[in-house]
Amino acid sequence: MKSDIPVTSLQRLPVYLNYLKTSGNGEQYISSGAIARALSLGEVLVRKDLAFTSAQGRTRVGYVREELIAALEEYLGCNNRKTAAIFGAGGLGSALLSYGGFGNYGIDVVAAFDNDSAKIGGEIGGKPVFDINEAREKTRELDVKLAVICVPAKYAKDVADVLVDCGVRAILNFAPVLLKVPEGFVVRNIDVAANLAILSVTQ
Amino acid sequence: MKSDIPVTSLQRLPVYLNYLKTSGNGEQYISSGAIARALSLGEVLVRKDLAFTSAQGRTRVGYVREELIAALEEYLGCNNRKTAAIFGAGGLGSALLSYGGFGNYGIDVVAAFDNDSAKIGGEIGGKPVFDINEAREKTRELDVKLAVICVPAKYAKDVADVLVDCGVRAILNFAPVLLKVPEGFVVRNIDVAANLAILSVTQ
DNA sequence: TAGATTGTTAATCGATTAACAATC
DNA sequence: TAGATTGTTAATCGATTAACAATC
Repeated sequence: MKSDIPVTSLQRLPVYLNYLKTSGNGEQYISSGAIARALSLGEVLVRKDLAFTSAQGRTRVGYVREELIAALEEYLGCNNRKTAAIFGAGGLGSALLSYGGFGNYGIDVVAAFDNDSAKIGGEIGGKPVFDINEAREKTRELDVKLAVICVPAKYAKDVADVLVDCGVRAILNFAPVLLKVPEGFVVRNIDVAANLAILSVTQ
Repeated sequence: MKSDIPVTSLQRLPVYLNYLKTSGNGEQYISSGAIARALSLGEVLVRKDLAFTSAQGRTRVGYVREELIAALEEYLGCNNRKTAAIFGAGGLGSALLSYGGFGNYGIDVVAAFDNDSAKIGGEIGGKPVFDINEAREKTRELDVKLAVICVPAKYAKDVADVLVDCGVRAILNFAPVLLKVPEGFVVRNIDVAANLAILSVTQ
């Protein structure tokens, strides 16, 4: 079911959700056309995307805003809580430990892992920093389902191996390195510098 | 010329570059097939992508590694220095101010802007933090061509307006907000929480 | 020469857009 | 009813893959 959705569509769902949550002023309904105009997309595309969720539009009026928000949240799993951990408690890792935005998607960032003894045992953003060598034990204990890799490039592969060993199957990787993981594991890469470079080529 | 490249291809170029720079062990040549296998891509796709750069393969042997790296760097503009500024000197902004990876793409992060008087006038990662109200003057002075928005969602629109006013035409936006900018401006969005949510839906 | 590789042209596949029937 | 909107089916567009000639 959820595997049938194109990645491109899936990537737009959070955009719709953000838009719906930050607009509307008490309007009860919203049409695909209105969403499309606001986000500069085609309106058929919007309807097709929304059709992957349980949302049902009403002819003549559009979608009930609240229902649509609920359908998107349900589809994106915002209601079933999931636990995430940050690997690498440097600048980026620390920032993510203090970032409040994950909660909207039902994600609880519960801990960080690092190899720096100055950081291990401490807290950042109110979250404990554990020794990376304890990853196996702690991720199991905390039921960590998602990992964010924020270590320098040269350590990223090792961390990925640890994650595979821990059975943490979903990995968001900020290191500019291609990670090889077994079947059943998923990696998404965010290379901030490359994104900025692409931008400067485009412009 | 550069506008002819599909975004999908453009996005893969930094991946090729990273791979080439971190592999090879003194090998002089590399074939599209070898790159394709390493990155799990089709080999024709790799050749097509590389053809957008000035790289020229040699039949029987592949590409000269050094030439290919140079062609990618040239295409991605790694050799002409560009100046970037960070807007929002919070956790994420501070992390980016200290991050060394931009240099690979010819990007110099030279300053941050914020509205917090406790931060203004100080330095983070050796880079000065200026008052956002001085953005117009300072971006001109420093010849800032790229901006990274790291402020909380509610301020992102205002910052984008400032950037438009400053004529900073390329914007990387970490706030989960859709920014409207005039023709000729480019925005790329990175919503970290949404990326993590997508990952958890996929898996 | 035979074989490996590039680069290009044609075919396929998937995503987006257009057309349109259904509905309230 | 007329008009606005959804949801679906068909057409288009663009990106990826397959086929293959050229080459060293």
